[in-house]
Amino acid sequence: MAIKGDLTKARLAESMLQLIQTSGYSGTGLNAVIEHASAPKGSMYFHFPEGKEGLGVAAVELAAKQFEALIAEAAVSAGSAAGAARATIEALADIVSESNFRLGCPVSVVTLEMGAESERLRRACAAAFESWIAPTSALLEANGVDASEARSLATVVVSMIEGAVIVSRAMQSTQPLVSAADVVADLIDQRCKPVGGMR
Amino acid sequence: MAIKGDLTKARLAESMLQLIQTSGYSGTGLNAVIEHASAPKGSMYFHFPEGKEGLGVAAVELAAKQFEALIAEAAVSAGSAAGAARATIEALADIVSESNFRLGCPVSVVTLEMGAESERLRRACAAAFESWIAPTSALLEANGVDASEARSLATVVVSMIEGAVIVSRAMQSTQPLVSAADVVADLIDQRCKPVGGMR
DNA sequence: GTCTATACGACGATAGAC
DNA sequence: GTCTATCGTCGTATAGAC
Repeated sequence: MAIKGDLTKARLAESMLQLIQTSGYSGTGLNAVIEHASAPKGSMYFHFPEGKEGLGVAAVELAAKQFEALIAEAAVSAGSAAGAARATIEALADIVSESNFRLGCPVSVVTLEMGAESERLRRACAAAFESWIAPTSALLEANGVDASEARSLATVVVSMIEGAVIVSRAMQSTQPLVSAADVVADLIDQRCKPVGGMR
Repeated sequence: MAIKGDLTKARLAESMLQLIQTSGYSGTGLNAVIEHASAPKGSMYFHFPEGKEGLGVAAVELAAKQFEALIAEAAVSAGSAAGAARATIEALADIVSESNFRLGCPVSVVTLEMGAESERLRRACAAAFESWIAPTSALLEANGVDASEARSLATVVVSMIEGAVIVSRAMQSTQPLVSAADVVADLIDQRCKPVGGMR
């Protein structure tokens, strides 16, 4: 019967993730999480004996995996590094606007709220950003960008996406994300040497 | 005796601003604010009868003014639009690293935490971003960038700075901010036509 | 305008039956 | 593993003296 327990655990992490996106970490109460996940409080403390912090780490790790998958998908289906970046940002813009600008990046908000108070959560956020920067950097390298420049450019791309999501939310407009997509695509095209037929 | 009262009010907003930067909006309790400001709770509700939300709006407006001043200062002292952007980001990198990566942007975190729950706070954040985008755009226009391109580029620059602050905090490194400064300077130089001797 | 005392709810966490 | 009842604390907000 480990299966049922694991499902409950996954549902709790998923609920925490969703609630963090709209209300932040401190603003998300465990009562709201267990209600959203339809799980009793006892189960929560069974699966996450370290309490809210453990649940927060699980939510950040889940968010990391989900966005990593979005990046990997775009990298495969797009014809170029610039196209992959554009596709990723456009997918994000759709998510944000379809939520009526109520969803933001859970990793950003946890970094800002808890980075100074919980070393565990800060590390989880750093790992999440790293898990997006690394594949982006690898994709750039595969397109002929030098290793150190690829790393730096990948960091910039991830930073820009995070920032554009926030400004888009505040303004309730996808314009900041659309502009970011244009600039990122330009930036990548400029630095990619034509390699292996990709451009 | 309006003077003394105004000072108390300003001190409360300043305390709220500082605490939001390290602990977020929901994570900042009013008890902590009044203690930090050395003001009694009664004074807080006298100066901010709308409670925490009003205090939050005041903190966001204060942050907007402060960073606006930093931008204006850089615009005057730097020799070019690109130089002004670089100076601004470097000043920001100093602030973040000198705080041991404990400070973040109060506007970003309020947007992410409260954007979906309080229309007043969301508007205050949108106005804050606008107050940074507008002068940046104006500076770009003064350097020969078309109006609509200037607006879009200014939005990208502000987004990138916001994102780079977050990633820098998570990673406890100024590298994301330094890379952002380089890219922003490049971006602006590329789009500025030499006008009025500025380059 | 300033300050203290307090109301009342929500929070995270735990105990213990099942 | 699941669930309920409950603890103590802290949150925001208010009342009323000064």
